[in-house]
Amino acid sequence: MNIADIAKLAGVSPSAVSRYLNQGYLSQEKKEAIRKVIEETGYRPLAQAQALRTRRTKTIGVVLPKIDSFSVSSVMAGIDSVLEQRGFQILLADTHNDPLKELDYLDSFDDQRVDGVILIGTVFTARHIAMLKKSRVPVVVVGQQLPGASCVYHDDYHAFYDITTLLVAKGCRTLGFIGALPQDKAAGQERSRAYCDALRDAGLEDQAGHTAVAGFSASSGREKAQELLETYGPLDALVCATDSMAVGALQYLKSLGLRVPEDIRLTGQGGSDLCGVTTPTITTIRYFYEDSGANAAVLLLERLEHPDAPAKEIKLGYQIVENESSR
Amino acid sequence: MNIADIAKLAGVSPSAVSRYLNQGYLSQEKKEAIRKVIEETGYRPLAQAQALRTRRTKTIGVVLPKIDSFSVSSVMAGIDSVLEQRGFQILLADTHNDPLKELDYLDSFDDQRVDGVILIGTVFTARHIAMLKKSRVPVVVVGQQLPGASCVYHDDYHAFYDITTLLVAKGCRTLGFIGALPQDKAAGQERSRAYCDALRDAGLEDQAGHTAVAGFSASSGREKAQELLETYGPLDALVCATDSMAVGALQYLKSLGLRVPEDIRLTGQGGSDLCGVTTPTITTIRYFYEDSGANAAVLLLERLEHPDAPAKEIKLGYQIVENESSR
DNA sequence: ATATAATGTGAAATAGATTTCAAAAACAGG
DNA sequence: CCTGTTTTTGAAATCTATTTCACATTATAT
Repeated sequence: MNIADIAKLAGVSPSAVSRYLNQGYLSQEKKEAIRKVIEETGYRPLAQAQALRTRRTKTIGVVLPKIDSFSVSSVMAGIDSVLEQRGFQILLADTHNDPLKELDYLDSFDDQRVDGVILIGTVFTARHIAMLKKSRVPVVVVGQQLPGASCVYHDDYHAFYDITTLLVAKGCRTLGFIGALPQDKAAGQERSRAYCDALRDAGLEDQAGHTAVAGFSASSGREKAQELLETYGPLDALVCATDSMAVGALQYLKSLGLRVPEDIRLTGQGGSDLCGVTTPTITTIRYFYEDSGANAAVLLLERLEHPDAPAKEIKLGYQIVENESSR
Repeated sequence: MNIADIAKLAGVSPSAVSRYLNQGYLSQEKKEAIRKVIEETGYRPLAQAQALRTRRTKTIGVVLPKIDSFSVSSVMAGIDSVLEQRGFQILLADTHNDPLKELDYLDSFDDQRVDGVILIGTVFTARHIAMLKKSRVPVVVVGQQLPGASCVYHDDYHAFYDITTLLVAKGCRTLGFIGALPQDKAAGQERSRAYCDALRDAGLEDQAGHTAVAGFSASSGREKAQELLETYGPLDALVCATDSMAVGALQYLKSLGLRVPEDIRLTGQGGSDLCGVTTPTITTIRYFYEDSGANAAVLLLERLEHPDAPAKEIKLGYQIVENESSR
């Protein structure tokens, strides 16, 4: 069942059917005749043929590090809610945390497979920047600020500046920080820098060195908490770069018999369910992942409509959810 | 840059280039000439044109209820790991828990947009069955057994039979069950039926009525736990159909001042991180979501190769992770 | 050396839409 | 009724690959 068959059945030319499908010039009678035939046959134009001809696929590629993660899948949900409503499909590219595959996928999307790309980024190398520069397909980055590129990200710096300041205001004087890899600008550098700046501004610069770098798992949070306590002695507070790290740290602290928050305070980031079910519940910085995905999708669609508009950055806020671990 | 350009540059015909790309007959010299030109130009054939001609898209559609959920995103990760390795792409269709949209997506995938579909199903109506019957594209269902269809699912019945029996063996005599909607055959019917059967077989059939139906959230688990306790009085154990329900129930039990497991035992299902971070940790039935996704992908690829092979069902096992809440 | 089989090659048809272009039809104004 | 617009219409070109077919070249067997 193709457009020619429909045309024959409706007694018109294929062009007329095409115009019907794309709201072109057409008399009422023919419109009606075509409508009827399409309804009866359940005809739907073949997406590939349309894409071949028009060079538009109505499909967006999403490159992400790992779909089975709270933050990433939330961003995805936000992206989807916008795109679905605008009739776009999503082609998924999961790199399984391999930044090299990120490049591969970006490259493979750069032909006309998709109309645009959303990149949920982690690490940006020089090759990433080069790739984004030369890309003919518009790209929007989520989760990282990338000057010159369209991007949507959270205000990591102020989030961690605030939470550190909050702990100091509660009377914490000896602090520790469990951070992420510095290659990750948002989760690694910014959060760590904010922590140090906040301490400096509070006159506690001597604490700035009490930092460790963990992976994004609870177990590595646990290890690094141990490392910090064993290296620097008892601490008043532990700022963690993510909720899962904080959960791991909490388990370690409890295993030592330390009371949280009485003996040591603790904070995470993300706003995941985990923080609400531990004992004590963990104070966290809530990020609006779904919003960030939705914003990225809107930004990308805007770029598709106005390809020459300048790149736009959207910085999203955060919300400190004060739970028991910092009271 | 199309196949004709490449052909011209390499001094051959487009057919030769096509054969090069599809390992057809070709002399070594021409192969080499073409290889070189492709390398220099970075040419990659246009996917839409290939798909139009061959009627194969190398793309699989995945229809799912909600991407930002632990189980669903884990299944996705499993699907992806297999498909990626076999050079297939994933087109995502998130129904946001609307079974009607499920039908829409299945329908829209039934043209030649994708080579096959994986459906992470919840509720199956008569229209679903009809749709699957008439579908020209192979479909594999994940998470639900559907006689006659290819599917991959967990052994919900035995999982819940076992865990109920385990609680009885520990001495529990008055039990309660928080289940899911019966429209969901796997999570609703099977688990509930297994719970009742296990009680009957243990000679405790009078307990079988102590059940409530909750949504998949912690808050509804909390409500239903309250409902059960207020209706049936003190209980020895609470079997929950999912981890999140169990978390909600636990919060309620603790708010009453009940000790878990001393005063009342509690179990969940899923094997999510949540179970390991609560106090006490929650005994759960671990499912192998990633495996189920991977199995579904393999099954689907098999069907693509042997379209006439009979439908195949894969029933996956489970693992009871005994944590503190049932000791 | 000849018949036969195997291998290599390009021209042309094909997949299913959209879009351009020129012509036909309808309409208005004189 | 004729001329000039405006509105409709379909034939044909186009998008980019694959595949068939017929032919040309080798290689192998007799």
